[in-house]
Amino acid sequence: MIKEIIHAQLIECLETLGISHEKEFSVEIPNNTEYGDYSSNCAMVLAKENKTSPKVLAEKISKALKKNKDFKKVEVAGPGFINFVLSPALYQRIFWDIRKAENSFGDSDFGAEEKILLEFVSANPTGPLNIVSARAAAFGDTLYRVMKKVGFAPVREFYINDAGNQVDILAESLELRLRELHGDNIGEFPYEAYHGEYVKHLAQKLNALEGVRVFMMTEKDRMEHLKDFALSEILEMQRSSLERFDVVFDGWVSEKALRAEGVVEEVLSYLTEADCTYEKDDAIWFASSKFGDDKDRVLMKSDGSITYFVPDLAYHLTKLQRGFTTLIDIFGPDHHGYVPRIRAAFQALGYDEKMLEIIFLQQVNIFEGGERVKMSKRAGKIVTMDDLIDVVGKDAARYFFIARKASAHLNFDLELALKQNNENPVYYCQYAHARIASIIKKAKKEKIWPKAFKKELLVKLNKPEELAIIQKLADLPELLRLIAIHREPHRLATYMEELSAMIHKYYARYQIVNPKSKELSQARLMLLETTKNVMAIVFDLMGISAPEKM
RNA sequence: GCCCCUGUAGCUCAGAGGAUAGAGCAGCGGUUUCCUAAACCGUUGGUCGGAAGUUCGAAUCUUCCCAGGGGCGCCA
Repeated sequence: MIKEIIHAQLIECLETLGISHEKEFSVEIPNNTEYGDYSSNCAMVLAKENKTSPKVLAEKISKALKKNKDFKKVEVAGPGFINFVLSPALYQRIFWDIRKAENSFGDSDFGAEEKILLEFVSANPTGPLNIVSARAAAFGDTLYRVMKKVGFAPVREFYINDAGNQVDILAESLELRLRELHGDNIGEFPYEAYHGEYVKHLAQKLNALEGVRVFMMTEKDRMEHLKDFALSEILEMQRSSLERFDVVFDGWVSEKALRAEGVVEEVLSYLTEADCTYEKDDAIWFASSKFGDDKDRVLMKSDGSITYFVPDLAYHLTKLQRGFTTLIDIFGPDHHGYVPRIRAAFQALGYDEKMLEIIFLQQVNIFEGGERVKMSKRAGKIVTMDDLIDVVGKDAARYFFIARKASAHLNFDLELALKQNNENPVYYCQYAHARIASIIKKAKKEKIWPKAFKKELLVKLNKPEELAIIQKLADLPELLRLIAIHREPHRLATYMEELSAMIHKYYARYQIVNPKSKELSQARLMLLETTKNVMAIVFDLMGISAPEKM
């Protein structure tokens, strides 16, 4: 919000001086405080089009701006930067606005209610959610929350692959475990089957419910029955893991249901009409290589069944039909080879492929005692999302996943996470919040907490640390917009760490609650109360709790 | 072989064209009659993987090379 103010002032100044400003210039917070609170490169950017040197132009602009009372100092430096030091009065005014906004601080109509579909997690319903899904859940949900805050109309969906042959294998695995319970010798458990303990638990549960009745059905009915049972149990398991993570989906879309609606045939006929399918080796192929894919892809296998691709494409088309103008898929790294074919299909069917955006979350490696744990769902060797929450807790887990940008590989040492829980940055940030809560409690006890804070107290907020905190707070609305546009929730974590550091330093340096100078105390309390509120807003976006006490 | 991601301090990572590259942790030395020491202060530590190019200016953009991880099924 401050950058916009300065930018607007600069434009006004350029207009009055009759300086041309075709090219875009920026207003930034310099990384070195010696260069002021804010800095603009406008003179360097505009020098060429005004046929003058950056320095001369900068001098001209800064001279005109010096009259402005919002700026305590305007200076030309280096190759032609214009550096600004803002007046405390401007900071105080801005602070009052932030304060008045309360929980709506950072809200905007920037997104213009654009309908955005966020698809994430979409794990196979064949086992508990793993750590990659946990990362996707944290990332997708936080992105959703930020988008919503800045005025988009996002929707969260989970696509359930409940119709493929993985599910058949799951049912077969369950049957084997059931027979085992009944004392059958099943021999060696097949390599392809699901080895996880959860399959045994499912077998026990089903056995307790239905006993031998399961085996009185025909083979075909039994497999359907086992499939339905396993699916609903596992989906429930996944849903409850996500709930523990505070991730709720607006929609769960079933592949099976889509197929039943006949969308598969529809998609096949669309592609055929677009003249980009052909038959070879008894299979039907999509000529995706015509649209930039490495090779053509099978749509219908020689046994008459269809591949994963067809219903998935159909699902994407339903998103468009439902009026979403941006489709964001958040995928694991193993899906990147899949992208060209779905983009190819968009092209083939005449849709704008720019509407489809795919974010890849890179893999999560689990280390235990310095050694990497190889994970495989089929072999039953996985570290689940629930394990992670059990060990490090929801807050730390979510923070850890959000704090890294999507494209970064993530190494997670379980032992270290356990050992270091006091040193984890999430505690640093939460502690800053708890400390403010503690100060407020003390102020109330000392009876210096007023019924309402008076605006006149603002002038007492003039210490460099205080103005810097206000500047940080004022940064948030722009940051949220950037996070939404660039899909970068990790910047929330950086922001939190910076703000928390400022609070800890401020806390250590100044006495806040001092009955001897009540007004000064109240001014500082006012600053801290608002900061606490802003921290709570950001914690909420991250899905992390804002503790009053630690 | 082709494709994707990564390479910044001892470790984990920020830094999306700006000035002297930052944080946390680890290391070293300090701080508590006072609002929580899960903190603060000071300090050590960097050829931003390498090379060339683009420009007033590059960790950031382009190309090539090197190294690590992952993906390349009529699986999903």
